[in-house]
Amino acid sequence: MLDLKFIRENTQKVLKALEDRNDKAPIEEILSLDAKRRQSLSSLEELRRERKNISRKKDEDSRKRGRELRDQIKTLEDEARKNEAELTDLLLRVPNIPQESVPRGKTEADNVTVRSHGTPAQFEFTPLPHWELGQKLDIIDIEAGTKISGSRFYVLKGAGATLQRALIDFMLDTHIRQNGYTETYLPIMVRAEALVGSSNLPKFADNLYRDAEEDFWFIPTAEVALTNLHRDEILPPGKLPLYYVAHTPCFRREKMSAGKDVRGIKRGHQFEKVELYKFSDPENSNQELDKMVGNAEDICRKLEIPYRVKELCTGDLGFASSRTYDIEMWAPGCNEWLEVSSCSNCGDFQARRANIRYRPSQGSRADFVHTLNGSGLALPRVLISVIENYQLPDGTVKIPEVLKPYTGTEYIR
RNA sequence: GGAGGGAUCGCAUAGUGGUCUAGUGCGGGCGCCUGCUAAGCGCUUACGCCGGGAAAUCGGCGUCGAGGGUUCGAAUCCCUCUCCCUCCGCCA
Repeated sequence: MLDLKFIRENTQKVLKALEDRNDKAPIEEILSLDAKRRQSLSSLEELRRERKNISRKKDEDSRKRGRELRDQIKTLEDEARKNEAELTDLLLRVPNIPQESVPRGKTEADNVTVRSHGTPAQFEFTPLPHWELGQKLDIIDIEAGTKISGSRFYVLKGAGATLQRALIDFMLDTHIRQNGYTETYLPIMVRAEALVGSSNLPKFADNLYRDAEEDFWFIPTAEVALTNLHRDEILPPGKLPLYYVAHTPCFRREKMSAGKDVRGIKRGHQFEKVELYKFSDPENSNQELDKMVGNAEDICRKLEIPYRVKELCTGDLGFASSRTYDIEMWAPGCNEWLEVSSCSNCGDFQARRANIRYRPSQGSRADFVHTLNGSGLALPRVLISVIENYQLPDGTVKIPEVLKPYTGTEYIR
């Protein structure tokens, strides 16, 4: 959420940001509601002040005036409440402002590749896509998933399931032991409130699953739960930065991407992800973002799979982000770069929604923290990339060196 | 699922319709005193919004778990919700 005062005082900047993002938001309406709100607030305060003074007196005239005041105040309060609710709702639908340095652009075609590592291997045979490999090796069963739950579900069996578990453990261990993140186990069903904090609600409700009876929502990413870990807190001096990592299932309705990526298991309604999350002070958040991208890249390097890092242009930036880097891993079977991580600096956008602040020094004024999130990395796409890159001419798959301690085997055959 | 109890300032507690402009203790901060430490003494102690000011800051309003209601007036009475605790039932 943007600061209302900021919108008021920097209207042109906000409008330009929206244009750069190729997005819309009712800024005019917000400003007029805000003006109305402030006006009624000052008359309301005046009336309340009079009531306060009068309430000590017990004569009949004061009682009479008191009754008048009560009715006026009530009317104004009702009106103010309505305005406030409407204003908040509109405000929650305004996206974050991209940082100055973010490349301007309309679509993902305008994203900028900032670096790449490794080159796609030349195969002496035609590498198979994962859905064929998976079926031959009996480790990915898409039909079974469909039978159980419908389209966009799949079953991992035997070495496939083991490989996914090995990847998760390997990634967690790397981030915990080498990169300094604190491991967390999180609720994956959350309240609507938590999703407002992370910016998924109110705007993106149609991407989420929920249990209507209990009003629990299923998280689309661990970012939701992690954002709310310090909600409504003021972190004492010296606490920042905080690094957290979590492995959770993620649930997405994928309504908006119907018909996209229908082959294979690249895009499902349920998938596993290892998520990195940071709370930082505003001065260091961009540096922390660079480090986080580096931490995600560590995984690609250790798996010895070619990847590239892209900076997203303004038009492709997520709603809450001020700056984002995507990491794409090569998948020779489907012959494409798979997005396995998206690392974002959300600035104070989520912190304002979730009311997360820190005190820079003893006795100083509390200020909003910056929040950062990034996949480190997302399954099953890493699994796809592993089996497609490590496939051999005879259709077997070699296990990457770093995963051997986790799988206990060297080949999938 | 049932029955009961609770939520007040960083922590602990007082507060059953106006004197609450929320008291007290502890902790924290500043100062004084003091060979050092401890003790003692004095002052201080949250957050948000609106308005004034270049600013330090000043004025107002709101906030006693949250939201409604009753009343001239609510921490206090009523309703709804959330969370915590105790007991019973069920359960991995």
